[in-house]
Amino acid sequence: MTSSASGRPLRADALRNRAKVLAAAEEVFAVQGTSASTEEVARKAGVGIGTVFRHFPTKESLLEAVLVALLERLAAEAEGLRSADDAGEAFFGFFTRVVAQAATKRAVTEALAEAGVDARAATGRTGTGLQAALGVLLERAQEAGAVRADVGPAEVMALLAGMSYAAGRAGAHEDVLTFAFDGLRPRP
Amino acid sequence: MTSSASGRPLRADALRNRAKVLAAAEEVFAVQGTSASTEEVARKAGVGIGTVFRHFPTKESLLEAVLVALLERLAAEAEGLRSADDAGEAFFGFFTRVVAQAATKRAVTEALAEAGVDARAATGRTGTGLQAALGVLLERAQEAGAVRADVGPAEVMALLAGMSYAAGRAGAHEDVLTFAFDGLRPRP
Amino acid sequence: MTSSASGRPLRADALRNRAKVLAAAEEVFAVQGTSASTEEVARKAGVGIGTVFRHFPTKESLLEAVLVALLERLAAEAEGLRSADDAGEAFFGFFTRVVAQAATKRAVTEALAEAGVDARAATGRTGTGLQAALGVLLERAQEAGAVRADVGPAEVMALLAGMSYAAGRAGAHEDVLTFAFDGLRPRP
Amino acid sequence: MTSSASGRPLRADALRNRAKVLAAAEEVFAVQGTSASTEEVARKAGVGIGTVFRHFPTKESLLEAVLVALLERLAAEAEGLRSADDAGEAFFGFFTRVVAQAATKRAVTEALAEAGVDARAATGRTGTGLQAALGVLLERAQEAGAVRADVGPAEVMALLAGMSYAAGRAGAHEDVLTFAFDGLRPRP
DNA sequence: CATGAATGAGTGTTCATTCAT
DNA sequence: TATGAATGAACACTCATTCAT
Repeated sequence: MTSSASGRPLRADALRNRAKVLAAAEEVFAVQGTSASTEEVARKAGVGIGTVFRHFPTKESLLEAVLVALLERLAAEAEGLRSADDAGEAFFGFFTRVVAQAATKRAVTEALAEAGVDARAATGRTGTGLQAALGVLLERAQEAGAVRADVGPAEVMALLAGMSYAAGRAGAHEDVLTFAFDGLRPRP
Repeated sequence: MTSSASGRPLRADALRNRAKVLAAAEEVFAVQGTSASTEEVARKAGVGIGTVFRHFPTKESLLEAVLVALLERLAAEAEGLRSADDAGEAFFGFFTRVVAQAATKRAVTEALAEAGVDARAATGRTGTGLQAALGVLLERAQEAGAVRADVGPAEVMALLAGMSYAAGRAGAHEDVLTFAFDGLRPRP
Repeated sequence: MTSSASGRPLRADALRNRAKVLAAAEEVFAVQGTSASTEEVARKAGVGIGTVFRHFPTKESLLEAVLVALLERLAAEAEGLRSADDAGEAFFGFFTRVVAQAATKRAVTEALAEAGVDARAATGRTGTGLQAALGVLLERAQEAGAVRADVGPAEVMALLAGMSYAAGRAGAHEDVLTFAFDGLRPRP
Repeated sequence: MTSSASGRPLRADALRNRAKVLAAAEEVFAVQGTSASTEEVARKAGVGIGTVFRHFPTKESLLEAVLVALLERLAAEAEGLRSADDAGEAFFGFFTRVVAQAATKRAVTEALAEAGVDARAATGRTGTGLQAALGVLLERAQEAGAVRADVGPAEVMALLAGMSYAAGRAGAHEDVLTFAFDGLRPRP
């Protein structure tokens, strides 16, 4: 992520530009959807259109980089909860915060969906990072008796993606999450 | 749906063409997403591009017609289950079939999401048709003790949309539905 | 004008339709310019689009028919002044009224321009009707000493078209006509 | 005119292309009328269609640029005559040359008509440039006794537009101008 | 390396014209 | 004969991508 395709490390200013473009893309795509133009991203980033294409040779690669960055941030957050005191609270709290984010950032939902696909495909792609971290939270919550034992990480990812999608559209997320969480808890 | 905007009924051949276009649009948008071109729809329908625009004056109106048609079909199916013997089976079975459909037809998910929004907005739009029919199934399932009492139609719609989305992407639908359904069942 | 291209006289209702279309076209083109659609004309006339094309096989032919009708009306008015008492007043008054009409009806200007071209081309087309009638008014005004002798009908037509155009755009017609008329009067 | 909308000066090659497009547009619109297609302009200019739209974001803006360029050229010519020896000759000669140009370039007439409208609207738009320059020629011609005193610049503009229109259609310009000019001269 | 001008295939949409009903 | 549905070429305009500066 910090070096060009040629393998050579990027110069400091090039790296800075890459970051600026990525940040701009994240915001532009969040607000206008993924159909926003690359030109718009360049404008927001304060660089020329050519610079955008130098760092991300196609629009698709730019899109993917945005999703990857999002997933990495989520994975980092999940990893930070790895040794939280209350394992149930850690799991459900993380789940809730992700869904809340998705309610405003459409890209989050797309990232989750793609992460699920990637993880399934066992390609070792970035999505796996989140799924692995989430898997740890899940396992600890199961050991603590907060989550039923017959749930796997893939199912949690799918549920996360689905709830995030629903949150972005219908807006009924809070209430719905209640039921979804009850479905994950051990039957009394 | 069977008459032009002017109120006059369409000629038999015009009606046939309208249906052909709608069917083609449904398929094209399902496969290629809503960014598929109107030309593609015309080609698939075997009509000229002008014919598509005669029946649906903008691409947006064509898109909406597709969604409306989908929702109407779902609503009709739900209504047909209104007096099924096993109310729980009727409710959960319908839910399952919708999600299964969504796994292959991306448009179904979009229709559900939009239906949720419409219903929320309390407009007399089409989405309400499905939500109302679904509401009946829900109520009967609740009376039969198959679904917990504190769930409303809006929450069910949101859950339906979310699970449909997840089904289309992650593919883990069957297992995930198990948990979601458990969340809807009365706590023992 | 009262028979179809095949030479056979039109049925009464067909004739009525032709007139309706012509009237509608005149109004539509006056308001929206000649780029108005044929469909619009049909709508205004209360007939199907096919009927418009049956009577006027191309849009151009419809346009020309409108111009011809306008010119015929002007020619008729000019002919009515053929034996007016004050020949100068007849000539200048007619000129003034045409320009006033043109200020609101753009088609009048176009008709005059085309009439001028036609007359020049000596094709014996309709434009000549107006030019001939105007020629009579001119001659009588010259005999009465109200217009200088070295002016011909073609020049008057050109001046009429030019002033009509100016009237439609700049709006300064009244004042400008004063000078144009002075230019036509005999030098004292 | 020599810088983009963003205020930054254009690169040399961009400037060259802009000029090529403008020149091509001028010719294409002169020959085929303003309904000529933008593609045609691009083809004539030897650039891609995208280049045309980069410099002139809508067809209307291209059209306006053509008219503005024409008016500026005319205004410059008029200003060059500001201190000519024979003020009457300067005024009438300029008038004559404009009309002669209009006989072949339809766009000239449209430019004049629009200039008249602009000037009337008292906006600081380009049309005023020509009217002002023409006003100087007019005043000097009036002081020299070559033009009657009760004529204003607006009337001259209207007459200029009208005569230009007539010249483009009927072709009788020379003779007609004689009478129009006599109308502007002081009554003996 | 950064820039932004140039490119041109592709899009939604219109409209004169044809022809089956 | 009248109708209006069907047609498809044409249009203005967009945008991802390339490349000379």
